[in-house]
Amino acid sequence: MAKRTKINTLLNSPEPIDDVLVKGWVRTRRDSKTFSFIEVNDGSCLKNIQVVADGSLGNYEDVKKITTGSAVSIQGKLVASQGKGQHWELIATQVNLIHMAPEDFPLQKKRHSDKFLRSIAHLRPRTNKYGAIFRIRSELSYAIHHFFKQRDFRYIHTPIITSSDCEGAGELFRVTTMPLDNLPLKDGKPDYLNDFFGKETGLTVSGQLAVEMFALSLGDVYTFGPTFRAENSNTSRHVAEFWMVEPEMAFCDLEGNMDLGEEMIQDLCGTILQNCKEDIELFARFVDKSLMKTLEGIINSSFVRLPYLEAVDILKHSNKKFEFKIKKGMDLQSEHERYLTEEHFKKPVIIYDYPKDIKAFYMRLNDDGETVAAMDVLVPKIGEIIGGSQREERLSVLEQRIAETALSKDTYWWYLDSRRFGSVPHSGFGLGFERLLMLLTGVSNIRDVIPFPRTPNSIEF
RNA sequence: UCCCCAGUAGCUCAGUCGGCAGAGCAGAUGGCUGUUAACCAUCGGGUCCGCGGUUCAAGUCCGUGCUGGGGAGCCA
Repeated sequence: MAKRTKINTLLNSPEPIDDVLVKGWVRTRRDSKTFSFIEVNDGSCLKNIQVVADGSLGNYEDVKKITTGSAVSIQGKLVASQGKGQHWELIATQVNLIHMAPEDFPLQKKRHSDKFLRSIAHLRPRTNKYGAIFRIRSELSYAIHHFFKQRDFRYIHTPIITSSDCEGAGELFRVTTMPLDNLPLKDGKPDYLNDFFGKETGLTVSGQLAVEMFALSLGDVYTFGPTFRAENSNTSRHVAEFWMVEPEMAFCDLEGNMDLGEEMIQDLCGTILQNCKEDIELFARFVDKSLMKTLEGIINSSFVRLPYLEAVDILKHSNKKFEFKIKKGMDLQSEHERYLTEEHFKKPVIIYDYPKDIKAFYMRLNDDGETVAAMDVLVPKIGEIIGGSQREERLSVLEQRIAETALSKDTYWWYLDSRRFGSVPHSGFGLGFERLLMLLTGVSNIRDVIPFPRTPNSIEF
């Protein structure tokens, strides 16, 4: 018996093959009087293979009953198709039903709403669109590692469980082994001395502080893994569990940081456009008609780099009416970011040198004493896709900033240590993996680019 | 958490001024000589999101709850 061959291999075959074995799921069946066409998909590519099942097959009566969603194993000949829609087709010599899907199989051979598919997230990767999304997601993960490998970056596995909110980026999911229905208390508060780690702990909100320690030893490094934010965010751009790519570079200033962010987005867009051509075309046709133009624009022209103060100036002098009037010193609102990247420049924009009061303590204070060496990369439709900075490498300035923000110096003793021993300028950023996927596919809801999305009040799967 | 919108057959949706609950797809059955989300015919299929109210009469109007979505804030 022939070994199973995947459909993408067959469809790319340079010549007919006498005996092949295909296994997959039936997308649709079309009957004629004396034979049937069966469209089979095995997830290896977007396209199905067309199987011709002739009436002379011993079990043809059963073949005619095969439903959409059923699993089949088919042996046959790969031959040039007589029909117009495909180069190759499979003339079946044997059709075996592995498992019959009953009539209540929810996926039909037509388009479903994303809303409905979200309610059957366990089955949605069997559709064309979601199959494509998750093939691209896989390819993008690989491309990220490849990008860094080419540039001699080391991959660091930063911890998932962390002690306290020392990363300073949003609400923490608690990690504890203490019985919640009988919490050991001390002075009315949970007694974490009795907890597993003897300390208050949570899931990571960023690997940055940890990965900085490795930049200051291995040079250029990155971490790429799951990140958790217990924010009660209900938007199309937020989930409670997402993946983040965080490079960190020693001996690197803000400009080098911006260079890497820009180069990375351009490189990854180019790689996916090349390696996932067929899947991307599906999105360009059915999801976002302007996708190709957007992606080509990103790849072929450099990003705008704009100091925060100039951004404020542009917004002030625009004729656009904003809900929130722009003022120097305030953080840019969504509508401001969207105006800059979607209307004014119509391309990705990097805004840098933000007022220190609206940014984190670890960002390097500029010489003006007012701004910090922070940068955000904004892209059309999504907004912020990268947030990063040059880090404060001067111990005294860092201690001062920690004091100003009412954080505890003791918690950060090890972080501060890195500034005591061979401290050097260094920079890094966080890139939202799912947001990059949204940019690449034109998918407008982040819940649709992650296998099983976690959002407030929603964790069915 | 706040503002706005939606919820009708398994799915996508229509339902006019408050007056008998509809179509396409899917399913079942039959037909059709190569189809391309095949096509043609017939049949089965409803807690109109829940609760309360107005009315002779509510899918439709009002109140409320739930669920989902869009926007805001937070950010990746």
